[in-house]
Amino acid sequence: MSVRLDEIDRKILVELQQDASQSLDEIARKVGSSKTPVWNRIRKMKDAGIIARQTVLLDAEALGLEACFFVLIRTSEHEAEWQRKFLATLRARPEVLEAHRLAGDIDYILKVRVKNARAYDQFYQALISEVKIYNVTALLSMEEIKFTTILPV
Amino acid sequence: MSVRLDEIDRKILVELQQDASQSLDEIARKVGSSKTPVWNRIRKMKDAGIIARQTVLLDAEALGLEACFFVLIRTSEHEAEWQRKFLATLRARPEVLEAHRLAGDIDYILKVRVKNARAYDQFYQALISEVKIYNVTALLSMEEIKFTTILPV
DNA sequence: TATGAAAGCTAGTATCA
DNA sequence: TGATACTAGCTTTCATA
Repeated sequence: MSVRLDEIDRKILVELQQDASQSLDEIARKVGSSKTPVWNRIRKMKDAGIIARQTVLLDAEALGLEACFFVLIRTSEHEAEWQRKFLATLRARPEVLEAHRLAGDIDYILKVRVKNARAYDQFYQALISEVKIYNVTALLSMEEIKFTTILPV
Repeated sequence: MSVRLDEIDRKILVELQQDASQSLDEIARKVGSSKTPVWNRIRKMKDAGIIARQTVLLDAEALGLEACFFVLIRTSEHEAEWQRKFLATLRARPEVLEAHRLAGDIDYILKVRVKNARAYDQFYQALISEVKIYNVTALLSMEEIKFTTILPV
């Protein structure tokens, strides 16, 4: 599954990450190649799963999703059944944009985007009513200093 | 700047977020409209800044970026000049995917993606050598349970 | 507003060097 | 392999209802 990428592959990925609406000819010109090889490289990287999805990024503020919380979770439960239910809950909730299982004394971190603090509280109440959680700390974002989906390739 | 979205606009945003490579005809069919009105709605939402960017999402693991850290930062410095330098550093560092200024006793949270723990340490050393930081806690992700850029519209 | 037609581009493929 | 040429289908625009 691990495809070795050369300089041109990397340049293509940079361009696509920055603006996926560019035409093949445009990308080819920028990376110093021509259409067909660029097209073949992109296809190869899609097949290899390196390019996962093509999407649009929306402005959360413009959509009225003005509150962003990072939620630190400690749990006393570590059985498989509890975990299955917890994960299913997170995956089902559209306001949960990210969830990670952590090493260390904090077990999980979530990134949650909602309209306002009240909407967060509703999410929180729903979560703790569905699964038993030992300790929750919510960190409220005052300002998004940086957000990028561009990975350094 | 706030554009009111109707049901069709929302459906279009759902489709575009799920797969931006779909043709206009396909989206039009799914949302129960036709090509030109869908195109006009998309253009309006781009102009309004609701649709911010069109991009591809890459698979970090496939690219060898196997370590993800959430970094909790406390600082004793709160002057404008310190903050300016801190933000400039974060923005310049491609391994910093997200940075938020927080309310509460933790001042900042970062999401950092790197190849491995050593690469994180290099980032950490570079960061603390550039700006004075009072306290840093790094949370290591063991498993990405959920990651989505799809906002609930 | 939506529709349909029309113009100009682009993706994807085939062929050649 | 990479460049060139082709075409089907797409985006974008515009006239019309």
